[in-house]
Amino acid sequence: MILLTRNITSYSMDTKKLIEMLREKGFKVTPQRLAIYEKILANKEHPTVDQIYQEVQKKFPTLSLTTVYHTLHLLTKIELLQELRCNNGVSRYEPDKTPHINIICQNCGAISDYQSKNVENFLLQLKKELKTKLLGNHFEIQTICEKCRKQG
Amino acid sequence: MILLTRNITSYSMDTKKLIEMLREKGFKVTPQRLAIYEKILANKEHPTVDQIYQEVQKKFPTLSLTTVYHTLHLLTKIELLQELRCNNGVSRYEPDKTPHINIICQNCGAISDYQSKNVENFLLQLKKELKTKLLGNHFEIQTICEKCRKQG
DNA sequence: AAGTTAATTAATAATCATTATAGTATATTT
DNA sequence: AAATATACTATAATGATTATTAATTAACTT
Repeated sequence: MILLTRNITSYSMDTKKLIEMLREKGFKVTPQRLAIYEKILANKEHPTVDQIYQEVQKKFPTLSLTTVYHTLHLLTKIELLQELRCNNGVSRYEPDKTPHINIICQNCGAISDYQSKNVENFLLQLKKELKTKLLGNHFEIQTICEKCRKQG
Repeated sequence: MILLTRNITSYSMDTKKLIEMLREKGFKVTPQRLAIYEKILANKEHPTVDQIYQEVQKKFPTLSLTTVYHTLHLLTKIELLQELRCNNGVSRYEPDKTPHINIICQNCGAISDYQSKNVENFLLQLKKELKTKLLGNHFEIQTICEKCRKQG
């Protein structure tokens, strides 16, 4: 597997950012890492680990699930991703975005985003109020989605 | 085990509420259920399932873990509790309370509560804005706590 | 107070997301 | 282009949670 690490001009802004951050911290830039990150950026549905695995496997048939887990932890560690723990102990991932709320169904695990000026202001205000540094640009709130509510 | 179900005057407000809700939905009022709920109300540390099991077992030595899981799911279903999925896929539980934020350390799983007038107003406002019915009176936000941050 | 129904217990096994291990491959440095 | 440190892969292990029994116990109804 050949990666032209010295010429990153063909990559997207986000991927370039990842490459720089990996280099900066002494981690290696591998095609698996880039592909996993790109897939999460492209997928707006807050994919699960397994979904990411399935999708990236199409491009790299030998990809192992362990690598996906390892990469997701690494990217979370360097704060490019946040892990969302939903129902059934299944993790989902999302990249940093504009301030929003993740409304998480406790039954099926579906996540819907909600944005508003109020949310944005509140998050900014909160970051000022709190001494503790927060991760990401979102907070989470629980619901039972319409679909699940109908089914009882 | 004798429970004077017709005289609930000696119970706390919260326990009375539980008893009423169980009756209303046709579930039986058992001392285990009351004890588990009371323990969660008394423990402000958002206990894990195993911690609840350990503590309530002191009062009911024959208590089984299965009962604890079953009861917690039941109380969550009737919306007296919310399940918090933290790190390592371990569930913690908390009762409905005044509006607050659970600031959850993604490393060690520790949860610290945060309350303010802003939080309260925002949550009220949010419930008006959203069509979806929310569970509980809190939302969750991620951090790495001071202790973990120091340890790297 | 007896009958009915549901809950609890116990012991075990199954599930399934996640983590650990160890050998092989590859990115990066020189 | 070789050296070396890290990453990747495959497999096995872990561990919280669920499921399955079946027997016992206890709550609730009339």
